[in-house]
Amino acid sequence: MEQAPLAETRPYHHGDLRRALVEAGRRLLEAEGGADLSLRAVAREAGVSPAAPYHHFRDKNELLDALAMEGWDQLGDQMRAALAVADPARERLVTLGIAYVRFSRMNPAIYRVMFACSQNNETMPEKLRDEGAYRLVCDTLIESGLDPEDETGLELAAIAVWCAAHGVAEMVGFKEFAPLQAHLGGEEAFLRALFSQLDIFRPQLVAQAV
Amino acid sequence: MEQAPLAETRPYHHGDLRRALVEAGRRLLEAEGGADLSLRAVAREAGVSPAAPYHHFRDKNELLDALAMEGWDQLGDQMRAALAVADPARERLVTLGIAYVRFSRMNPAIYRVMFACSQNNETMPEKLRDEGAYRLVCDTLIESGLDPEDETGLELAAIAVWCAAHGVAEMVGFKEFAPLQAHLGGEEAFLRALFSQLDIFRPQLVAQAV
DNA sequence: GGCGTATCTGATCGTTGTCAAGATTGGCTT
DNA sequence: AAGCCAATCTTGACAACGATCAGATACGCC
Repeated sequence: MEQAPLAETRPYHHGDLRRALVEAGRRLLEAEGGADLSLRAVAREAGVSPAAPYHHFRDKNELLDALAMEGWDQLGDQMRAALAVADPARERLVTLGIAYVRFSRMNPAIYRVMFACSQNNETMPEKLRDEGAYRLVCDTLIESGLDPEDETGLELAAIAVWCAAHGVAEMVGFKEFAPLQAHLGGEEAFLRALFSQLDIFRPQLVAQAV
Repeated sequence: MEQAPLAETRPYHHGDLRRALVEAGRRLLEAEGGADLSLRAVAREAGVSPAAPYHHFRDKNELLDALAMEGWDQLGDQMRAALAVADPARERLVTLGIAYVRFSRMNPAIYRVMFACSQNNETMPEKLRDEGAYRLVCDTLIESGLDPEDETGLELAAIAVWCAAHGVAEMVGFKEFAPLQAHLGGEEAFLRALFSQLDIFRPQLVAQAV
C-alpha cells in the first residue's frame, strides 16, 4: 500500500538485503527509541515484504543480534576515540566510563537492544573480549598499574568497572536525579562525581592496591 | 475453552479483581521468566475475559507498574532482613548489595519489570525513597561514617551504590563470567569480590573520605 | 422495590511474529 | 546458448497480542 510498485523500483532480488535490513533497523532505532523494534517495520523500511527477512535471519532475535553487534562495534570505536584525546596521565578509566555512558545516552534504543541481546544469549559477543570495549578497559587497567600477570584480578576489576558503567548508564536518566544533576552543573559533572564515588575508577587507588 | 463455565464458579463481579490480577501477574512472572508478560495471559490466569483488566488498569503498563511496586516492596523487605542478621560492625553495604543482587537473581522477571517500569516512567517510585531500599542504603551510609548533613554527598554515594548494584545484578548472570565465578568458589564469593573492587562498599574507606 | 453505575463479557480492529506455498531470477551445467 | 536448480522474494494465512466498544450483569444506594 505505502510500498512502491515492485517493477521499475528495484530488481526482484535485492542484492544485499541482509545489510539493507540491518541499516533499516538502525535507522528506525535511531529515529524512535521509545517503542520496541518491529520486524515488519524493518521490512517496510527496507521496502520489502514482511516475510523477506526470514531468508537472512532465522528469527527476529537474530536481526537484533546483528544490530547489537553493530552497536558494540560503534561503542568500542567511540571509547577508543575518547581515549585518544584524553589526558594520558590520569583519569583514563573515567574517560572510558563517560564515553560509555554518553553512547548509551545518545543511542538509548540501540543500547537497550545491545543489552537485551546479551541477556537473552546470557553472554557477550566474543569480539567484544578480543578487540572491543572490554579489551580497552583491560589495557587501561594495566596502564593504571594493575598487574598484567594477575589474570583473575584483572578480569575482576574489568567486570566491576563494566558493571558500574552499565548501572550508571541505565540509571543516570532518572528524573529523580535531575535536581542533584543540576546542582552539580550538568550531566558530565554528575557522571564524574558518580564515577569518583566508585573508587575503582581512581588510578592512584588502583596502583596503591597493587 | 480452558475457562470454567462462569456460573457456579464465581460471582459475576469478582470482588477484588485488581488484587487478583496483580497476584496472577506475579504468579506468571515467577513461573516463566523468559517471555514478557501478556495482559491476556494475566486475565486468563485470573479467570476473566481479556477486557476485564481495563476496568482496573488504564493500560498494560499500569498493571506492570503495580507489579513493579510490589517487587520494590519485596526487595526492600529482603534487604532489611539481610541487614538484620548481618554483622553490624562491617560490610553492611556489601550485605545490602548482595541481598539486592540475590533478589534480582531469584526473581529475574519481576526485576526486569521493576526496572523497565522505572525506565519508562523515567523515575523511581516515591515510596522507594521514603521507606524503601533507597532509604536503607542512605541509613547504612550514614552508619558507615558519611556526614548526614551533607545531602549532596549522601545522595551521590547512595546513587553510586545503587548503580553499581544494578549493574552487577544485570551482568552477573553472563555465561562468560562462569569460569571466573567457579574459580572464586561460587556466586556469593564472586559477588563479594566484585563489590570489593568498588571501594565505595568498603566502610573504612568511606569513613576515611569524610 | 427500582434504578444508576461499576463491573464483566463478547466481538472486533489493527498489529505483530512466523510459516507455507507460489512467483521470480541469478548462475551453474551441459 | 539452452535449461534447470536453488536462492530469493511475495502473497496469503494463522495465532496471539493490546486496545476499544456496545451490551449484559449485578451491587449498592435511594
